[in-house]
Amino acid sequence: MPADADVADLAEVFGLLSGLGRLHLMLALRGGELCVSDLAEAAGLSESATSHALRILRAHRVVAVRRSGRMAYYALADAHVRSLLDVALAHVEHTEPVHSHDEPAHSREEAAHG
Amino acid sequence: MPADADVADLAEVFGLLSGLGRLHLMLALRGGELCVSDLAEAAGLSESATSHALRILRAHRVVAVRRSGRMAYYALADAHVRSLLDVALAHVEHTEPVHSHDEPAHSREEAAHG
DNA sequence: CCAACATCTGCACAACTGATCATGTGTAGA
DNA sequence: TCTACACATGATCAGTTGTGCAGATGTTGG
Repeated sequence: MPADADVADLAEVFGLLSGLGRLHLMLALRGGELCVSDLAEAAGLSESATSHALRILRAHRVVAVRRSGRMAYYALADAHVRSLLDVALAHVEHTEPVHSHDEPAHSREEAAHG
Repeated sequence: MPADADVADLAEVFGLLSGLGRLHLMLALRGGELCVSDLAEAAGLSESATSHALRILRAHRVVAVRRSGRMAYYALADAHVRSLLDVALAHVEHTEPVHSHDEPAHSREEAAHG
């Protein structure tokens, strides 16, 4: 069992990636750096939402920003996050999705054992 | 850019792991299967909270349950989740944590350029 | 200086989340 | 059957989250 602080940190990273908007943003950044409006378009978000999301991601240092004039180019900050995304993504692509977020009724196959 | 459904699925998996309680539960399960009350103790949760959390985890098939009498033994369902946990955990342990979830004031060093 | 542009920020609100309390379901033992 | 036990579930309520709107900041060009 890892240190408690690490667990908390880990939970926060997962939390960042659990937002559909933020996740889309991060995924888009796998291809290289992008400016805010391109990011917004790629993620299907408004520029406002994008900027808000980027603020969070920035605060947690999972993205890095490069300024050039009035543009802001964002990129994945860590190889960490990238591999995390890649590993996770590889898995969901090989996994039968569970779009029913609830169990049918019983998971007891024995229900009809007779 | 992966399929939209995969992204949504991915976000949900991350969401599962973003709860401190659920994450503790999952982490505890890395060592092997445990019953609900042991799990509750390991994660520092009430049994009710544990059961609720387990319900969610079960619904997403990230844990598997084995019944024996009135006991329920839980274990990680997929090698997927295990490696995801391991990868992520390895990273946070090698990463300088960012416990200040907000930026100081400005990230613009030029602010005082004269 | 002034206008246009790209991005950032604060506020208010609806939607979601997680924990607790009380209760229900199923099993073990007398 | 009845009690004790281990776990599951539903309702509820407070705290958190994400989004749009409006306004602010800093940059480019004339």
